[in-house]
Amino acid sequence: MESRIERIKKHLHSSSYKLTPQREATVRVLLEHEEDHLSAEDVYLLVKEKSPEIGLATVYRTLELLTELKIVDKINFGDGVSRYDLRQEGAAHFHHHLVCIECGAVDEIQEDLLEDVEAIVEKRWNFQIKDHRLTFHGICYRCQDKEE
Amino acid sequence: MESRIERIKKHLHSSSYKLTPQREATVRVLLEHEEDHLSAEDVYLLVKEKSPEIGLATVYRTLELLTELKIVDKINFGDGVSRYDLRQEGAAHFHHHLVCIECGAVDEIQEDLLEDVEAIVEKRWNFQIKDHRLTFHGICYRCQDKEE
DNA sequence: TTCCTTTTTTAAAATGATTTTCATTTTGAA
DNA sequence: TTCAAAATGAAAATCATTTTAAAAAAGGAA
Ligand SMILES: [Mn+2]
Ligand SMILES: [Mn+2]
Ligand SMILES: [Zn+2]
Ligand SMILES: [Zn+2]
Repeated sequence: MESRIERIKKHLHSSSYKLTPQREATVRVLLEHEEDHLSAEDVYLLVKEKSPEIGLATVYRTLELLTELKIVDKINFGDGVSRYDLRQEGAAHFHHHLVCIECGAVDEIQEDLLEDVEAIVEKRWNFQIKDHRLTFHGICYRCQDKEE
Repeated sequence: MESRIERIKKHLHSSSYKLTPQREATVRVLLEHEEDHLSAEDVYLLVKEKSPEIGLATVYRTLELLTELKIVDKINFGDGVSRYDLRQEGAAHFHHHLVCIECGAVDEIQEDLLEDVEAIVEKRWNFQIKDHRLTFHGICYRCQDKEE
């Protein structure tokens, strides 16, 4: 955890940004909720618990900065808010998501799975892929069990 | 074109909705811009050219209705507005997109390409896939030619 | 240290997309 | 033709996000 913060600090410095107390508090919240898909407001409320003086605009600015540095990925599941997801350290691409249309749960797929598809797209559409967003909408294992 | 409208009309009727003049005007604009990715405001301005009395709220309501009936797909490319994309008639899944990070162009991939990936996801994650969203971010063929 | 410039933060106001409200109009079945 | 339900338009409301402006913090140079 601490070493992860250290590396993020260096990452910021290498782009001449500072790891201010507010930024650190925000990053800690993200690290403590790796599995979640928090909105800016969600992050704000969590950061506020330990650093009550922080402002919402600062959280927005920090999330924007972390997105720019590819420390987090910004994603939109169609519910009107952007959500922020810590990127696995060293991951070349964003991971995938399973959104359940019954219960709203969001599960993650860390495996790449797209290597072949990307090879085809790069070749056939002559498109140089830098990143991707892949989300499946359907019924999660939990909701399937509930079905009659 | 006319037959496509007829089928959409039947589709609405089968869910006991009417194809009002405003809805028809909206659908026509979408049909005339199949390749584009129009925002609600874009649609509104285009509909207004032929039906100046229409209201923006009606366009929003119509797009929501068409989305619910899976006649259009709502998509978000991260620029703060939702965009609406006519679904290919009879298509089981939404098509894919190539977003150029240089010029902003959005190109389409109509081929499925995900059959194998979906088979793996259904089996390994026990997730019953109903639809998907796949977008690649990268450099389009036009911008590659322009490089250095 | 002290001074100075730059960066960052905060709270409040502004913005912009989307939704809701409500009075009015249109629709289609009886 | 009549009438209840559905749909519309204009305006207001809502909500996420961004901008503004003044104050605070950071950190390098003297
Ligand atoms: Mn995730
Ligand atoms: Mn498209
Ligand atoms: Zn579920
Ligand atoms: Zn391009």
